[in-house]
Amino acid sequence: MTGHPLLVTLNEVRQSLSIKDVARIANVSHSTVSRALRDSPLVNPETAARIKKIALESSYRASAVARSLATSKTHTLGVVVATVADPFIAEVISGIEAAARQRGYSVFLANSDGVADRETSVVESFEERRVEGILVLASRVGSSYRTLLEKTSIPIVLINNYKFGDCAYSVDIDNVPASREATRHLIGLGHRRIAYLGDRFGFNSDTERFSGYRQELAAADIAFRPEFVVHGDGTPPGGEAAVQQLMQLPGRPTAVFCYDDMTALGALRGIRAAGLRVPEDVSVVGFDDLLIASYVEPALTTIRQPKEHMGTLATEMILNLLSGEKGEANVKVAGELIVRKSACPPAVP
Amino acid sequence: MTGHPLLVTLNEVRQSLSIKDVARIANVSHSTVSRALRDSPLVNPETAARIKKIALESSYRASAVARSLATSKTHTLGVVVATVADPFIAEVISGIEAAARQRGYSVFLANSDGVADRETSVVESFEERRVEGILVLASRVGSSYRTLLEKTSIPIVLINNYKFGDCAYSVDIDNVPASREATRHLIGLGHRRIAYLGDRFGFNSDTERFSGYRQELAAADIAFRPEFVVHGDGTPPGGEAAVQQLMQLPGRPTAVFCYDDMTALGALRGIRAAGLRVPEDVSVVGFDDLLIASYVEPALTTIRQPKEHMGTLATEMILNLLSGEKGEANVKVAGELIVRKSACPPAVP
DNA sequence: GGGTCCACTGCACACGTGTGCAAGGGACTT
DNA sequence: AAGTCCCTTGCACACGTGTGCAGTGGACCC
Repeated sequence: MTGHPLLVTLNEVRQSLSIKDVARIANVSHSTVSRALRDSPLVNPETAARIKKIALESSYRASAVARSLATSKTHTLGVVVATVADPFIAEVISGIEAAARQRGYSVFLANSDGVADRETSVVESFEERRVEGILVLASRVGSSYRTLLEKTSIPIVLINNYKFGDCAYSVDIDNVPASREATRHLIGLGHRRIAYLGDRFGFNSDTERFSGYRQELAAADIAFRPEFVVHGDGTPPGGEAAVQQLMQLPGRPTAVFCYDDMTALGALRGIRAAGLRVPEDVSVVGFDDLLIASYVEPALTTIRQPKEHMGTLATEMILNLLSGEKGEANVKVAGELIVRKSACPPAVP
Repeated sequence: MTGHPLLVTLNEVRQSLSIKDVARIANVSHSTVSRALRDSPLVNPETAARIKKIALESSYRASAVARSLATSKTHTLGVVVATVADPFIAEVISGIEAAARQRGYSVFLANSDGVADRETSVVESFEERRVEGILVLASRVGSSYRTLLEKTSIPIVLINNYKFGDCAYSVDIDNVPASREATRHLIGLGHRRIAYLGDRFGFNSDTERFSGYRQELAAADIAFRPEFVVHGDGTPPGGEAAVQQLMQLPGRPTAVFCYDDMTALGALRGIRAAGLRVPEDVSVVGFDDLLIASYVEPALTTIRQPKEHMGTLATEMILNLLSGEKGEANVKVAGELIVRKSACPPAVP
């Protein structure tokens, strides 16, 4: 592009100065400037100091765009999320960004709103941007990534996502043991009538948590009762509606283990709406440990997911991959039971 | 960079194909491919169709990096936040990203954690990336942007941020009327002893909300009582500690207007810890309308900030600026009182 | 039949940075 | 004194895409 000199003047585009401008001022070639600024041993220390001084005073900023083109390294990652507004997702992003920045990478962020088309176009946009890796965090979406994964040559790490065998890198909470621990906690408190308030979208996180729940019931010789399983949609209203079905049951449960904290928040409301108290009449246990969990009344007993850590882990996994180190492809992290006030021994055993 | 053929082979770098590869397959020059893919009228429709077909089948992705270098347009924005994990910030980001993507822009996201040094380095990194605009959303930080604003030639929009005269573009909630509305609501319920639980960091958002509070008291001929003003730190524990000072006062307030919802959450706890009920003994009003506000018990009466809208607005402001349209430089948006359950008429007037 | 004009295509250069290679010059060795 | 070696620098090209300009060929007109 040779440019339109007139237009440029009109628009008052302040052209940021280039390496050649610095070279001219320092009276050396642009190669020497390039080497000096990158601390190459090939350049005379005095010359380097002079060049650096000039670069600093003129507040020269090397163009990452041009460098990327020359080195075919963008030092850039792409992050696809269903929505940033989800507090779980936001904390994971926080971990991703910190780990990336620490290793000199910048991150592109894009919302998909869980719409498959938009995810496709977001990934295409990332491909054009030549991001070196993509992190996907869209618990509301599943199978549409199968084709994306097959098509793209950019490494992708899925975080708490739907999986297809082991064809992709992934970081996940280890749902079964965590779910067993939550269920065991309720059993330990003396509960026998324990419900599972799941999610209706068929994520494997839901399947696994449900599985842990059943395993622990079995281990304690408690019969599984199908009517004690209901489904929300990951939102408080969904949980509220679902828990009300449970409360109407003859011989209603004395405890409810919820798929996630959002669902549990709804459960708290629904239980109160049914004229019952938490935890005296019904105990509630959540999953995630969102910030909000400790500030509701009663404070929520829940399973903590190490959210920031999961973001960091996924980022390091992908960066190590880019450095050629092959590591574990499918990592599981442990949850942790956080005991607060929403679960206590049952009044009527 | 002529490359290290051996290394390339070893690392199995899958070189994405370039416009020249497509050109060779289509048996035309790369110029024609470039024009065809950008729907230039200069190219024969049949040729264009053939080229597009080839590009599609080979899943060719034009390099945004090279295009940026050639056109000196990156179609990229940078967003600086104190932390993504803050639910307020996360929703604003959501609005930013949606508006940007809709106009073909991608966004870089960076956390500063409110550390001045990190903010400087983040902005420098954005400058190197040649972002076309920067959005700053770091309510915990103020004056360190003064120098950044003066140094950089990239347009910056501050969202709910500390301001320095009118030297920067900004989008802000219109604090004074919103705060007056909240206070008027409490007065309308019959409260006369109304406290202000502010923030201790000296943001002008706090100053303005406090000012609205005082103006409305004055308008209702209620004497201002300095002992009814305490300060938290924007976190629930901070609000909890501060509200307890208020509750110990002889002739304690019957209502508390809080700087933000996080502070209000703490206030709810602190009031209960003092053996009092919300709202029967003490009414509470917040500010922000975070998602959590409707799920605490009692659901929080608060001022809603149009968070996504503010993000969208700021983004469009900066994109219009880049298109050469000059608009309003300092925009204020209106808050909205959301009446829920945490405020009712006082028991003892 | 020759001239003109238009539709289309390719050449060549630009964008800003990195780097292999050659070359210059000084110091040291034999 | 000549040769060798190393330190330092610059030349030239590469990265992938966009675009001004020249050039080619065909259609149409007179």
